[in-house]
Amino acid sequence: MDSFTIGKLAAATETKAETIRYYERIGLLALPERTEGNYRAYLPSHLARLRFIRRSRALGFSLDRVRALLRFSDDRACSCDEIDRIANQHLKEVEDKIADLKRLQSELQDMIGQCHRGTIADCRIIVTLGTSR
Amino acid sequence: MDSFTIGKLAAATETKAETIRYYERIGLLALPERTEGNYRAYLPSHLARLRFIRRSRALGFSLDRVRALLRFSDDRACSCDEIDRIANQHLKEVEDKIADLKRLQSELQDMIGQCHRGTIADCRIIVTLGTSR
DNA sequence: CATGACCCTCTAGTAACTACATCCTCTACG
DNA sequence: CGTAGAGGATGTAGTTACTAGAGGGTCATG
Repeated sequence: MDSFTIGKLAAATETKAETIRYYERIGLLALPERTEGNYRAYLPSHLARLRFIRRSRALGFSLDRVRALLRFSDDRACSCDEIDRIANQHLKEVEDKIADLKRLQSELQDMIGQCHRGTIADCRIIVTLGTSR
Repeated sequence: MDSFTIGKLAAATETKAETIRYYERIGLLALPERTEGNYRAYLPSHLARLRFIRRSRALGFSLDRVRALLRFSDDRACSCDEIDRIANQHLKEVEDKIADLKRLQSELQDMIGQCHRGTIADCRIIVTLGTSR
């Protein structure tokens, strides 16, 4: 057998065993065969699949998106437009998030810059937070 | 009475009534008096508190942090060092997150840039996602 | 044969809400 | 005055992507 336990798969992909079982439960990772002792017996195909999932997650794709990517990636003759679309949409969301956070950053910097380390009574941070908009 | 219903408070702060009840449940917003008909009767002090909470949330502070900010902000004689510390820590986290997302952004751009709109079989995005690291 | 490392299942917890379902209260109109 | 509809009350469950723990079974090693 070239099959391996969940612990080996976990180590090979830097994923916790519980997470792997979770992926299986939600139908993201195929059910592996079981040994006589009821241990999951994974094959190289599972490893490849899990790598794909983890790499996608590391790039910030949601599990739903990963599911879509996997669905398309299995259809090897089909054009990769859809894959490209999903990736670009994700990229756009990442860029929007960056813009959001930058706005936040400058608001925080402004707020903090006004604090002169006095007492709470005249702390500009508190005042700013209490002000609407 | 200058008290108002949850609906008015919700409208004044652009918060859903359910969210306000949630804040009450977790002890972030003081329990208001009740009318004869068991409706919550809010006072201006509740409005000020909720504004503070919402503004802090809009700036990305976690509810736990908001709780801490509120605790310090009530102690008006105390120095605002702690407030400053919390705000700076949050700012740092925001900046770290921005850096993370920028790394993600460029990885996604690289990946997408390699796609030449062929079939899945030779789609670079799929290949990249399947590669560890 | 016993110990410890590993595996199994199932349940519940995390953050910060949001959405129901079901019931109650209040206001306004005819 | 009766009723319709808006709005409020409570309680439970769902969301995302795991993670932790309880209570047990299996396997390899000395």
